[in-house]
Amino acid sequence: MRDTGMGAGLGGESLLFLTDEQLRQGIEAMFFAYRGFTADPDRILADLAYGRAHHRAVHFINRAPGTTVNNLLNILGVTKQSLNRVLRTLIADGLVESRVGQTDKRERHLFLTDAGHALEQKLSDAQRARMRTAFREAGPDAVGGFRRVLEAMMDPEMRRAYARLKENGA
Amino acid sequence: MRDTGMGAGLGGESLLFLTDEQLRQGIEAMFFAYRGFTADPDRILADLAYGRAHHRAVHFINRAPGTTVNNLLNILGVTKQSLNRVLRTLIADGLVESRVGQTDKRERHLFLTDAGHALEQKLSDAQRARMRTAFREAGPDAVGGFRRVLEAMMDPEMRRAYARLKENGA
DNA sequence: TTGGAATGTCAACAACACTGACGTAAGCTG
DNA sequence: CAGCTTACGTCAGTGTTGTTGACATTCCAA
Repeated sequence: MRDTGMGAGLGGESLLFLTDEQLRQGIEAMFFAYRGFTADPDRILADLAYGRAHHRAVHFINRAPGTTVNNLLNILGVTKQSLNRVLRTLIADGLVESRVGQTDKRERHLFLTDAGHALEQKLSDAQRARMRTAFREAGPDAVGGFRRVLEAMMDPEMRRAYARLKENGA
Repeated sequence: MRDTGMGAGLGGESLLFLTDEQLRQGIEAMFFAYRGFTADPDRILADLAYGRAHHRAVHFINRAPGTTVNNLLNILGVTKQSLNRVLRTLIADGLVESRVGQTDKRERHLFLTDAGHALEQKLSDAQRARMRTAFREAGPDAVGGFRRVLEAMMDPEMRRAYARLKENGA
């Protein structure tokens, strides 16, 4: 099982980034960075009796306005019961609006209200500020590499969802 | 609050990576990639009645054998009570050994047993396999950028912890 | 030696994920 | 139209993982 990444007589130098140690460092970098990534929104949410799940819902509803519950379910990768608990509070608090579908009345289309947009702004401002600082510190070339590795790390289904959202926003 | 990243008369081309849209894509990339990052270990852990917290504990005990509970606490960023619950089950199941400190008897030094090492191997094999594929797909230059951006995204304290672990393993 | 600080443990609770079961409304198909 | 499926919501129960509060032990320093 142990694979040092130095297979098949290839020189070690060019494949140094595939050694177990390098891979472990990549794993730890993901762990620590994700903590930083969520730290700022978490602080804001803690004051509002909301959690990370609310943030995710608000983020993707803002990103794809009018999305259906089912679609959101697939993006977030949770059960409908779990999502429903979150949506219920967001709708009750007037941050999200749920409209019955025009063509298919079984569907519910989700939109942010003005208050919802305000929260989304607040959360994403904080998160983008950190991302901006990190991008600026690392430089444009690094950002390209960052994105390529992350894309390669996604499950294929999530890569498609990610690509769809990219087109959406571009 | 809205910052397009096109400040101070600088040309837009070189700072394209700092537009709000680019930052949003970075945020979403982190979200989807982290899901992939944890997916494989999660599947293994589900069969064992363990969770992600157990994985993290086992990972860092393996990485820094003999570490104290307090030290592990700082790395993981959770309360000692939360960590303790996890450690208790790992010790009860014979995966982790807790030795009273020699000089300071208040401290507990943590080590993986053989069974603990076996689980660690199994989990990290899966996670490294995904990381290896992603690294190989993206190429060495991308990996450097990936690491630089992630490091810049960490809280300073975590960046120090990360650097310490790097030296440890190198 | 006494009191405070550090380390770790036990208990109770909250957030958020899960499964399973059920109900309703709407669309689709033979 | 009848019957099956889909989309959504909900109730109930469970598990992991985080939290705070209270407490025991140990070390150290006034």
